[in-house]
Amino acid sequence: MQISSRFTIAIHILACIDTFKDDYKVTSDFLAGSVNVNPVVIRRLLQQLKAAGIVRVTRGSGGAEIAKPLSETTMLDVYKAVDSIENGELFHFHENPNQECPVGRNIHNVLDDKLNQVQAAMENEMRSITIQDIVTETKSYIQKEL
Amino acid sequence: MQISSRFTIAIHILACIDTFKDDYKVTSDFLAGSVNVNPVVIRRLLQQLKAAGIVRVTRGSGGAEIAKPLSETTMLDVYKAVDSIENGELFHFHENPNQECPVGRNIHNVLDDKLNQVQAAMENEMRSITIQDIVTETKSYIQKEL
DNA sequence: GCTTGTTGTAATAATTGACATTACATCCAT
DNA sequence: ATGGATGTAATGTCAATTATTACAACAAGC
Repeated sequence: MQISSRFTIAIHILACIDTFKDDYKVTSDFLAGSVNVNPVVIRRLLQQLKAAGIVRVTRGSGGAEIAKPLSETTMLDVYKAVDSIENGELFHFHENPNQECPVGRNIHNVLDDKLNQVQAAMENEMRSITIQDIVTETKSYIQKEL
Repeated sequence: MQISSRFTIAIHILACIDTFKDDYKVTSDFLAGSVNVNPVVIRRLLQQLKAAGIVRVTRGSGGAEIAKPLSETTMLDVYKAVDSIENGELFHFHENPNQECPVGRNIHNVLDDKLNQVQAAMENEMRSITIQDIVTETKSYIQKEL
């Protein structure tokens, strides 16, 4: 199955907060309008991003803001913050291989190494891309529209 | 969410077929016993592996065999063969960003590049590991048990 | 201090995909 | 032809995603 859209939504949210911070109060309703999902979905994501120290959210009066430079937040940080996969394991290993079978009782050990290796390659790539990269590029696309 | 266990099961199946080819008739029931799932699950996977030219399956009299050297089959080949993710897209992009919003109508373009880049890193790693690597290592684990 | 607008979060439901299982037609070798 | 397999449709269960309603907690302005 695919990696939850929480991930792309979270990045979308961060791009919005940064882009509109000077012109609007960026509330969960505002963000929900841009992403096109229910505001509650946004609030839950903001909570997760807050727990990771990526954003600040003000209760009562409302609004979200970036907590630290987006150049210091990588795709991997966001990916982990919003729990894009379960238990941090990208691959779902079948649960009960037969321990009576020589292959069944050894395949897990062998495969785990390889799967971790693949997962690491993916996470390293994510670590190399910052949210600032994405926001900067998005703003340049917006400029080109004018 | 995680990548379907079809992927690890398929690799387990291939390891079994190769390991037991000389001593048993490797049927879907036999494989189901080692993996510990329903034989129908195995048969479906075998169909997908067959369609990818990785195994041969004999109807009627029964049994599965490897169709080409496992050193020529990579983890990526198996991954694609059994449809581990949907539409070949690892990431699920939220469907309807608001086109009225400057960020909403541009985020897709920007992000797609980055997501493809991450997915490519992962697939390249998978391409570098053959099923033969895995089977060889498994057999050496089995040897050590004796 | 009360009102207003917002966040935080629980509860519930709809939808979807994964996986399990039954059933049976089709097929091959003996 | 028969016995043991495969091929595949149909059905059911379960878990995760996402949507949505509801409301308490809260901050700021009047």
